[in-house]
Amino acid sequence: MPSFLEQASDAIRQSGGRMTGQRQIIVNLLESATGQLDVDDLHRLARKQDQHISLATVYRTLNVLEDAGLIQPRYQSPEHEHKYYERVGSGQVYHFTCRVCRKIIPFHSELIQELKHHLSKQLDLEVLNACVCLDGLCPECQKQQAQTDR
Amino acid sequence: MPSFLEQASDAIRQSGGRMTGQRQIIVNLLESATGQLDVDDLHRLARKQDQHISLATVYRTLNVLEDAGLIQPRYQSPEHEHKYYERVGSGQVYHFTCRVCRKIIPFHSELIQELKHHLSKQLDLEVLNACVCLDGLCPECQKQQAQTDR
DNA sequence: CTGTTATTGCAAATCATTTGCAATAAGCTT
DNA sequence: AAGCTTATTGCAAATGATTTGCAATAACAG
Repeated sequence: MPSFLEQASDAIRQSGGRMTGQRQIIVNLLESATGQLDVDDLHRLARKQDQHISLATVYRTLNVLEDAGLIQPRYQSPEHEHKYYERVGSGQVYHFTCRVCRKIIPFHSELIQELKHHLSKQLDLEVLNACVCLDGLCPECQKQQAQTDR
Repeated sequence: MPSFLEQASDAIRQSGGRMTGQRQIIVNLLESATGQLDVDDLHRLARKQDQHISLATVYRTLNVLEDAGLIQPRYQSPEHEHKYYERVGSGQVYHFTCRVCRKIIPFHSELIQELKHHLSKQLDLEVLNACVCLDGLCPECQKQQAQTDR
């Protein structure tokens, strides 16, 4: 399978764009990202490889990749304070955020597929995307909460 | 049961605040809202009752109500371009947005409850809130799309 | 009715994101 | 490898949404 960098290069060239050094840096950061990177994270990390890369370029690159369908913005909390970017198609993974410690716990469930099918049948909708964000208390913070209540 | 206005008055007084004329207008708009009202909708509608109510006051009132746990911000699309406000606890209704005509179709499903239970059991998470936003094509726009493809 | 102080409207400030422009560099053509 | 075209860059300024400082106003406790 092609690397994410190759995928991105192809997609960008396809639409008459160019793969630049700055874009490579950002694409590679997105590929190797284990966690969630927001715009400022990406800018900060990219600067370590290219002192002079500008925030505007990070924004523009993210928009190019999003238009190409390679990445998607996601939001952490249900109030969606914080937007970060991740590769699409990296498996349908959804996220649970702990209200207290802000930890993000990924999960996936066939129930979401099922929900899509239900809606297709019942309401005749063609569901192209599902955004499911849960929040609440992680196991650790539940324990801590129980202590405080005493 | 107390009206939403009474609920709001009590909650605001509880924290040493005051129920003003402007706040009453906004609270009533939120109570009677059938659809989704965003900040500008609320400002526009509120002006019909009070010519001089300012946008800043609408923002401040929404923040007060949100802090009191009476309303919650919601987002229409998975990209969450548009934020609107609705009362909490007004039944768990989720929304599907058509990518083409932007129409919003509300739905609800037991599958989401089921998902919460699954996660409680499997990952020991206490799920306090679920944000589920779907998007895709509504029946009408599916037909239109089919025509264009020919 | 009076006094205290939370709230208001306004304008200016802030924050995230986008954009205009001149300089640079990607990558096709030779 | 060199030249040419034009997409991309960095910067600074613009934009759009939301917040805030301040003096004037109005809630509501006494």
